[in-house]
Amino acid sequence: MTQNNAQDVCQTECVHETVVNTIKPKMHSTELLLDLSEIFKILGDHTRVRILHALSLSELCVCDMANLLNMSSSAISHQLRVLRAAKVVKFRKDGKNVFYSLDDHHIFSLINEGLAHVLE
Amino acid sequence: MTQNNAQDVCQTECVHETVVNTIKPKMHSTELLLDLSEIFKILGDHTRVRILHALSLSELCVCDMANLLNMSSSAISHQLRVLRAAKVVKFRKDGKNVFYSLDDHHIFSLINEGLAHVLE
DNA sequence: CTCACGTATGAACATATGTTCAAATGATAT
DNA sequence: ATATCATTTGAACATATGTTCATACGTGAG
Repeated sequence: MTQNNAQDVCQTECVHETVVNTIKPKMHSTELLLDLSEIFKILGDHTRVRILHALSLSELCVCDMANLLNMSSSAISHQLRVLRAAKVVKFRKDGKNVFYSLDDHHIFSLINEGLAHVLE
Repeated sequence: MTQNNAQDVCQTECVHETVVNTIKPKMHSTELLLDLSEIFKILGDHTRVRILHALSLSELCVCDMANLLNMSSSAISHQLRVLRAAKVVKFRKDGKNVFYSLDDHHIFSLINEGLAHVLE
């Protein structure tokens, strides 16, 4: 077995056991961190961030967003599907229109926290 | 011109002009929101989130992280490159080892804000 | 019912992304 | 200098992702 795999890479040589052993029990589960990365992945798209930022200012229908972002309704709708699946936005139907709004105050906080970072 | 493009999708029909005109001047620039999405994109990866979470607990060398995450040093190093480019982590060299740590308190806040969301 | 329109969906496409393997650095010790 | 080890890098690969186009769905008006 000459090739490295995840198990035997410098496990006995360079690992600082004291630190690693202290941290290991403090770390959140892999599953939880996977969920965390999924949330960030949802926010990690130019179009979706713009949609969410717009929705943080007001409830909007698909057409309004298409107009605000200067994109096709189809492109907007595809992204709204992703945001719906992630329970980041909610919607109500009114005749032919579907009005979207933010469903989660945490997302609002994340967007604003991120904005503070970028604006600095 | 029969096909839709971004300009002429339901601009005169369904747009709620009052709302849209109120929001438009309040929206951050497309460029700023692009930067914002880039930050979230950095955090939107399973491996990188795990690295950052570990680093939020202690300074670590590549080998420690490979051990903690049960991955190859190469895979870790590739992701650290991304994190370095985004100025999310900083590093110091000590002999053969390279110790990484978080470089940005905003990232720490974002990770924890996100965790609060996921833990709820 | 039929039409128009707002919205949603599916397929296709190009592009981006993460991991692996192999090889190359850079530093320490002998 | 040579060997060894931690880290980095490059190429290749498979997979995921976002947009466009065409089409379908669902509602309200005539």
